[in-house]
Amino acid sequence: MTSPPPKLDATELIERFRRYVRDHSLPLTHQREAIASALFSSTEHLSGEDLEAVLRARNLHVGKATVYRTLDLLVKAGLVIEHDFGEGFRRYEPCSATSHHEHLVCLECGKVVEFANERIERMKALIADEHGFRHHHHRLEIYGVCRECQGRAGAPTGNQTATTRESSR
Amino acid sequence: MTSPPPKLDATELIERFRRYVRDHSLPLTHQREAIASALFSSTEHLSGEDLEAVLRARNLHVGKATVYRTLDLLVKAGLVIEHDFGEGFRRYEPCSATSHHEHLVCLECGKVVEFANERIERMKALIADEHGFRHHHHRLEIYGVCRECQGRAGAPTGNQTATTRESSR
DNA sequence: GCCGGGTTGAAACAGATTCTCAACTCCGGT
DNA sequence: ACCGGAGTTGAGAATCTGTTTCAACCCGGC
Repeated sequence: MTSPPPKLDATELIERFRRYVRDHSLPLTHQREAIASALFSSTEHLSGEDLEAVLRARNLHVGKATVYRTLDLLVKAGLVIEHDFGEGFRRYEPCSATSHHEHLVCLECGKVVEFANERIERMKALIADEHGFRHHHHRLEIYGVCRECQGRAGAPTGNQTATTRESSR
Repeated sequence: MTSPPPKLDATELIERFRRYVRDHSLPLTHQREAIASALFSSTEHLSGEDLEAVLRARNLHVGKATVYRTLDLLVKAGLVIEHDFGEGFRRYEPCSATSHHEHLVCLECGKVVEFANERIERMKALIADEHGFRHHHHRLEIYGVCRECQGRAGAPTGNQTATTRESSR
């Protein structure tokens, strides 16, 4: 019913990106390669700002405008999925090989766990139908507290997974 | 399987708000009453900006800071639900009498249709459990094109329901 | 190597929301 | 009704994510 979703590996994704860029006769710049490979080699759900930080840590200076432009390009190319967990900014995730999946988000530590569920998937199509909607996409997130955080009760630890920022919004 | 969700009426909600404010020994200001009643008497999913506009139309000058502060208060009081449909801003909805419901959002005209589904509800609790999460809340939105907009194909009409702004984000 | 269109980056801008802080209002006690 | 003080208000500044601008620059075909 619920299965662990394996990812395409980074090199495969980079390859596809190169192909996409070439096939659309767009220049393959250093910046684009750097951004794509940084994102592809991460297992987190990175925000634009996170990505900038990763690149900076690798001593690559890339303007944020370029980061966001490249993210849009990667989304358009279908190699990256854009998420909005209601934090006031968006996160990006390398496109996985598995079909659509949903997210469990821990309210304490920010951890994100992925899951897929056929039945819910089918139900959504059904419900859209019922109301005369042509289903385009959807969004399902479950917010709660993960096992680890339930352990160390209430104690608010700022132990964020992908971002340091307190998502207060 | 899917039922139309009736709302608590505005006067009932206002009453509860007065009680909440009193019970927390907070002052009941004109601004708070105005904001609450404006939101409660609306059937739309209003944004902060929408709400400001409604108040302005009633010749009530309320600063935006106060609007947002009061919205937070109403959310904390459990009388209003906050939504983020990924438009780059939040919308607020008077708390309905019915149990939790989800949203169908039209990508063309912005219309929002509510629906409830017991089965999905149960499934979510189950999935959270399965992954060791203590379920807190969740969020399910289905995006698509409503029947009316399917009629006038492709033609992008800026026919927004609650907001004029093109939600481009 | 040259050329030209697409790309880049710094900085300005945009839109939603929050913060600052002095002036003001509510409300319980008198 | 009047006082006092805690809490609230509002104008504007600040913040935060993301986009736009535009001159300088790079990629890739010739």
